[in-house]
Amino acid sequence: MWLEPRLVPGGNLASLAKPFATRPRMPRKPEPPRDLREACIAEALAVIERDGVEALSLREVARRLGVSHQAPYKHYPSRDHLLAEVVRRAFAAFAAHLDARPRAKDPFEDLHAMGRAYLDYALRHPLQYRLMFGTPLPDAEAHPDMMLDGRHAFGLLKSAIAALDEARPEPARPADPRQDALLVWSMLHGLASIGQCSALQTLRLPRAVMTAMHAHAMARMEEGLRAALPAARATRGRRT
Amino acid sequence: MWLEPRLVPGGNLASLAKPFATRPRMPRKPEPPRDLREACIAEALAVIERDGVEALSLREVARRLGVSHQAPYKHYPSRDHLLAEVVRRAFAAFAAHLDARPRAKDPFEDLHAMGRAYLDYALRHPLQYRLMFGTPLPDAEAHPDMMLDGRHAFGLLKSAIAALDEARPEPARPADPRQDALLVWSMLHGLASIGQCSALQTLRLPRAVMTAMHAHAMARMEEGLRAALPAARATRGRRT
DNA sequence: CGAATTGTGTTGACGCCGTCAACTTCGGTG
DNA sequence: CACCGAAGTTGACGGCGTCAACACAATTCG
Repeated sequence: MWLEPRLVPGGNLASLAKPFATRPRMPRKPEPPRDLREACIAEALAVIERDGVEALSLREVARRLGVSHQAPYKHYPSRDHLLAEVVRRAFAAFAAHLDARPRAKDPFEDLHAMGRAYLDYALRHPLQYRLMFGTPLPDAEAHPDMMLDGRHAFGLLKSAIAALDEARPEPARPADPRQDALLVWSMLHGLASIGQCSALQTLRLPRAVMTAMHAHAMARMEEGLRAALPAARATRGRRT
Repeated sequence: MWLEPRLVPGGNLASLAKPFATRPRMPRKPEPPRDLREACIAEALAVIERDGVEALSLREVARRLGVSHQAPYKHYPSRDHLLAEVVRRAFAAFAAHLDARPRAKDPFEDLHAMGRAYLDYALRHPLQYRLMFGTPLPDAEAHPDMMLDGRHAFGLLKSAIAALDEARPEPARPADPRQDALLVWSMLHGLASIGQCSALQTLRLPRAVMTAMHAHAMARMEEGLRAALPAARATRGRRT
């Protein structure tokens, strides 16, 4: 079960696995070595797309690739390491998609662009999105690289919120941008999930409600962000 | 694979399972008949709590209960049927929790109570919440009973939103309550997920941001719901 | 040049799992 | 009493992750 990640001989940690061995003479193998490695990822995505994450198995990947059931094991110490790499790339693509959104000078407009980019990615890559946010991921502690670009994506959102706060005329209430960023992300994630989450798919809402949802939600959220926030009303009725 | 849910012999529906058979002479076995059946559910929860959903197996449940590996199979046709029953009960408890919230006359206050009840359940029963919304569920089509109380829960939220719309002074914009209900649910789900989702746990935000998040989000959302919604601004900048 | 090493892939085995099939046990019914 | 059906048992099958040992290339070094 690989409970001691320090000893993992594989993947991106290969250089760390043997800090004492023959390091400086890394052999020049530009593509051959990552051939099967790349093919595994493509096939893993195909398997996940066809049968879901839980159906992903190294044996199935190996079978599709026509190699022995242990060949992928030479590149990924375990099934979770392969999955973690797939997830890592999904986060990277997601962050890149957010980063490539059409920039706008108006901070509110930019936030809208961010929201559209977010939901656009979720809509166009439901497999990857569900992989990132909708399925139990390999332990993040054991796969630290997996979430690097995830944090970057959140950083983009946080920056957009911060720019919005900065441009606001009255800086009376500083309002930690991370808080609003979390809020916006929560809403966006909820919106994106609703279209996919098996729990909510059964609500059988009319199509029109779903299609108008994104614009409606962004508008509501903008109202919430624009509004001044009387502290008295904000905490009214709290219990604990 | 039990594609005909009509035949599911399950749980509290046992009395419905045999509408034509020897009903009046139900043998007096108050506990023995549902003994193993109930015990399976308890053990399934224990397994899930200890090792996660993916670790749930009928064999493990049977082993813990000291019966043969096929004994649970007599009560649940497959692992998914057992899991679906666990999920069904989680939704039932969730809906009951929302329904038992302290009622308030002011619709906004009631919506706040709903939000608190929602997040309170997610906080106090993270296992069940993650089970309902955070993990791939058994196919809802194959297990129609699973989501009944889930729909009921959404109905409660929708009613709260509808009451809010009704009490609003200016009924200029009807605003399908289902849309706002979805929006509020999205945000609540996002908030609840953030504390659990493995993807977001790695953001390492300070504790204060998380604790103040709920009140902050509800206040922002209330602002958004209170605000009039100029259609021009709502759709400004849309692309498609 | 030959030996050692490392990377890559193969085969075989183990125990886990879900599932199907056949068997036993036993309480209740006709 | 013979019968039946529900509950539980045992045994087997294939698939899976994983460990261990082996085969074979290329590379590096003495």
